[in-house]
Amino acid sequence: MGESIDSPAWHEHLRARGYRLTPQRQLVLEAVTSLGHATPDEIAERVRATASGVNISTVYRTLELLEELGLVTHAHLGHGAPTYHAADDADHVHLVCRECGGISEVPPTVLETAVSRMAAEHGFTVDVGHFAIFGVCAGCAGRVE
Amino acid sequence: MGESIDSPAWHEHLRARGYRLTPQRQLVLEAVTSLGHATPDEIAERVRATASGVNISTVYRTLELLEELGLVTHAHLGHGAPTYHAADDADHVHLVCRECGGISEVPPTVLETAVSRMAAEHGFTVDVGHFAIFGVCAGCAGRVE
DNA sequence: TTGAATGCAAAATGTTTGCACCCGG
DNA sequence: CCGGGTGCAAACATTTTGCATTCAA
Repeated sequence: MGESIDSPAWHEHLRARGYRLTPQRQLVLEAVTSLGHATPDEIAERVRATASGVNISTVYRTLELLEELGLVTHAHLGHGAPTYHAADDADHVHLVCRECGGISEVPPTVLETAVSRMAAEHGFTVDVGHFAIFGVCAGCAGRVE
Repeated sequence: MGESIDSPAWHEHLRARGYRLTPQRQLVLEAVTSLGHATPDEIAERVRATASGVNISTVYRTLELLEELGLVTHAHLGHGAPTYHAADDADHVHLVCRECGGISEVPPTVLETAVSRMAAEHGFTVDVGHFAIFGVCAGCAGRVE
């Protein structure tokens, strides 16, 4: 997890920009960090386990802020809501199975060639962590064959 | 475009499954084919240019049906609504720029290596056409630098 | 004729916003 | 204290669903 959650590093970062440190913001960041990739709704639920009054709109606003601060990022894994995770998580690629909906993570190295080629051939800088790849996972492929 | 839109091929396909051929279904398919990748809303708007009464829920139901029949497919291009295109369109990869929101299409060949490796290393069969790649396009990268 | 398909309205999701009150600094 | 932050409710955007009516076969 790198820096521990109670590290004051981002507290200063917050204040430096004129923002305030609130319990809600700490709880949302903790929730994102401990849940891995989670939707705003799941994050809100987790936060409410500690502070039952926290509103969903506060969660949305806080996620936006934490993302602006570079503490969390989100990825689109398909149909539903986006999922958030701590920015200091190792970059990874999401494989989403269209059959079972399962999500697995693989290291970005499988895409090195594609990333270089898109840069060279199309001038496009790929954000590997932000994208999901759809297809059929090993388990479901076996079941269908 | 392959088979022309008025080809009876899919008409039989429809009836073979107990479905009916309606003006709405023909118009939705025409709209999807001529618009390229379009959202349900854009498709509805196009359809209404010919038949003003068509309801958005009919468009959703029809897209689901046409997808089940293998005539159209959809892709998730990020934040917003999914986009639909004719299934007989050549497979392509969508590059979505996080700065300007622009969408460009590149041939799936740039991903060959990644596709093979994911099959070999993870048993995962990639659906190249269904996935969008996020990043920064050449134009926006130049502007930022 | 007959049930599949449509239109309409309401519900279900997911996200954003206006505003009065609250509280961190 | 003061202005940013929160909770609440309402607005929004998108998609789904129940139901009476319509129409393709």
